Amino acid sequence: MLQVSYIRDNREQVLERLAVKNFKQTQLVDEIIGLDDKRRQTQTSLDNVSAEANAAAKQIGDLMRNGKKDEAEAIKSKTGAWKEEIKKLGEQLTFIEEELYQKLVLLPNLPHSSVPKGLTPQDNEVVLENGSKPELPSTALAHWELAAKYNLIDFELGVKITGAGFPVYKNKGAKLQRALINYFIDEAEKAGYSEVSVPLMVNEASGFGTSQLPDKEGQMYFVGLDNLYLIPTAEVPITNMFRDVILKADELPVKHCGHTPCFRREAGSYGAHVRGLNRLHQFDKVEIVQVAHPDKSYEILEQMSTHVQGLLQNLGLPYRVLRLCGGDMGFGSALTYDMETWSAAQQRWLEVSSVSNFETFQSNRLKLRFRNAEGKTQLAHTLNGSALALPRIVATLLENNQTEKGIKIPEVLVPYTKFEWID
RNA sequence: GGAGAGGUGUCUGAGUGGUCGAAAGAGCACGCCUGGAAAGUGUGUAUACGCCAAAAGUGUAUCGAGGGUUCGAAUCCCUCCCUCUCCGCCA
Repeated sequence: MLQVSYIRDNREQVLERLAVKNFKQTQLVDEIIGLDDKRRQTQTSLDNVSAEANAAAKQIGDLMRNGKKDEAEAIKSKTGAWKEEIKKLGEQLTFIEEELYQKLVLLPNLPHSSVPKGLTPQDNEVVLENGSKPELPSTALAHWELAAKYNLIDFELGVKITGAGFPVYKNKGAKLQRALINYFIDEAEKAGYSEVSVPLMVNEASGFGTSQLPDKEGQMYFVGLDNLYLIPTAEVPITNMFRDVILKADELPVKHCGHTPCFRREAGSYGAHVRGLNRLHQFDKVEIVQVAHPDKSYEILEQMSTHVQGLLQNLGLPYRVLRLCGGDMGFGSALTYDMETWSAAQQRWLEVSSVSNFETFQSNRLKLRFRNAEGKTQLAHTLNGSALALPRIVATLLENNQTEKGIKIPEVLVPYTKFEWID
């Protein structure tokens, strides 16, 4: 959520930035400024009447104590009008604030100046490409075929137990999952992220804090009996640890990592592109999260990107880094890098990580602040990234590393899997 | 799930209708003291919004949340949420 004061002071710039995100309802900006004017006027009136009423109440108290009952009664008779006025203005203020808020949450975050204009994934900017794409023989299999051949993943069994998009990992497939999770966590800890293990369900306030709500309500599983949402990413519980928190400046940056399953309804996704592990309703992911000083957040974003790239390099996966264009970015992000690995059997790029700087968009909702050099509270910046999401990594590993002998496990993983081949 | 107790500032904790944004203590910050530290001692120490060009200042709101009674609510009433204790159930 953008800060009204910022919108008010930077109207032109806000409009210009929203255009980069292809945001059409630009009239909202002026509506918000207008409502904020009304809000301030109303509050000033309300404050003034309240001040009068408070003063009178104090006076009545004094008079009563001194036995001047008649004078007290005289003042009392005047309070009725104030009370009415206070009630009326209070209701007005609440109404205006609600209206303002309803419009404010419709505005996406402003994209960073480096964000390319564009509408679709085709307009994303390829920042770099790294690693060589393996040349596979024409007999090469897609990961869902390999998963069946080596008895690693049972998609049908998942359908029986739960439904499509909830696979059962078996044998070395299950062990590979655990190996990747442990490897990713260990690497994150080496990079200074302290591990947390967090709830997989969150309340409404948390969903709102990281801006899944109200924006993406339909994308989350909802446990109606208890009013809880299954997390779509560990970003939600981890970032919400800092809701309503005021940090000391020297506590920044705060760095956390955590592994969780992630649950996504993925309503409206069908077809060949969702086959196998390409798109699931439940998957595992290691997330890295930072709360940063605003002056440092872009430097930190690069560090996070470098960290994710290091993982991909160590796993020997060809990858590229995209700077998402305005139209493809998330609602709350100011700048997002997507990392994609090259799936050699499918001959396409698969998104395995998304690293974003939210600037103050989340912290404004979370009321996540720090005390700056002047001793004043200031909104912190929040960042997060996948490091990494498992299924597409598994898909790429299986496909790219297939040989006649079997599937070769990358060296860095062997201490975790305790086997070198899937055969 | 049943019964009971309770939610006050960074923390502990006082406050049952006005002098309460809130005692006291702890913590923290700065100063004095000290060779240095501890002890001692002094001062300060919530957040948000508004007014003001801004600082200073000042107004308003906030004692779990929302509503009500009252000239006046942390304090009384109602609803909701949460926590704790006991019983039941249970990985």
